[in-house]
Amino acid sequence: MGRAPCCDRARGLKKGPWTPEEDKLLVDYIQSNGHGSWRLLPKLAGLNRCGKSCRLRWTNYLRPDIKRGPFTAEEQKSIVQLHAIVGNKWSMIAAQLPGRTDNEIKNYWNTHLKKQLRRMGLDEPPPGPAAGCPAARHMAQWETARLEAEARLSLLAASSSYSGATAAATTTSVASSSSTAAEKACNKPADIFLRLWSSDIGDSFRRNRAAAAKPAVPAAPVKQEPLALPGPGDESSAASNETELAEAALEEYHMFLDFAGEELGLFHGRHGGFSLFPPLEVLAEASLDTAFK
DNA sequence: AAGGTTAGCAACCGCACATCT
DNA sequence: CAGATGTGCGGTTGCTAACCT
Repeated sequence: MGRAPCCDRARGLKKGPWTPEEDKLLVDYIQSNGHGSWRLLPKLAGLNRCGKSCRLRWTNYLRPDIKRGPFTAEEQKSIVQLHAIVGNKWSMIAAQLPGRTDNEIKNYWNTHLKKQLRRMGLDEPPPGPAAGCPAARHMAQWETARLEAEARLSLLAASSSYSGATAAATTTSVASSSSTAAEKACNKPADIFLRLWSSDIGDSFRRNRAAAAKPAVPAAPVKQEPLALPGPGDESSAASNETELAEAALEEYHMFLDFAGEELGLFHGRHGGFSLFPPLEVLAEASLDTAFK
């Protein structure tokens, strides 16, 4: 279906850098009227720009909640970690970094972090046969698997401490419907995983995993069944399911730890202090105690 | 001092998806 | 249901300042 380009050159709309006067017009208009339809906004605000340009200027530069200044070490770490999980989903990454825009993060990645990682031998291999180092992807896979494991523990902890829990019945609805339990779990050491699991990052991971499960390739070394917590209509079987689930999860988690121990040990050694996640020993102690009393 | 190169970033472009009619 | 329209997103471009020769 064809459609006229938003920024039609023939209409003589202005392009390029914004002037302070244009900024003021845009800010004043949005602050008093909201942006409404971006297409109509330029005309209403007295700007000779296309709506798309206005939206971009507002969301990336003029929005009052935008955080300016250099990225902190914490933000850098988060970007690297999140990028390892979701890839170039800049908007998802930005959603985890309050005050930062996707464009800003994208630029920062392309101009700073990419180079840093390349220097560390952690970036995607350069074009060419058998070139480069697989460590980064390998690490991302394991960090991702670990993220899921911790999220499962957090969810189990939350559901078992929430009497009459009405947690989600499927993995895809965990995020929205287990918020009460999630809130209760937020004082627990592993709550960061629950928050991540409940965010777009978790969604993205679940989708990727579902996609990866489709090919006829044999299953991954560590079996990762979808997490199925009891739903609202399953109360009769909820108790037994919960026990089975806890046992299965514990067993699986031990398998995971056994299998992953060496790999993760290598990663931690290689990238010393690089991980967003607490060390496994700490998690195993804190989360297992809470979840499987 | 001048010209060339590089780095950083704002802005644009085009595609994909969501929503509306 | 199909087409039109609006919006968001990721990739890319182009400008500018800093740095180098």
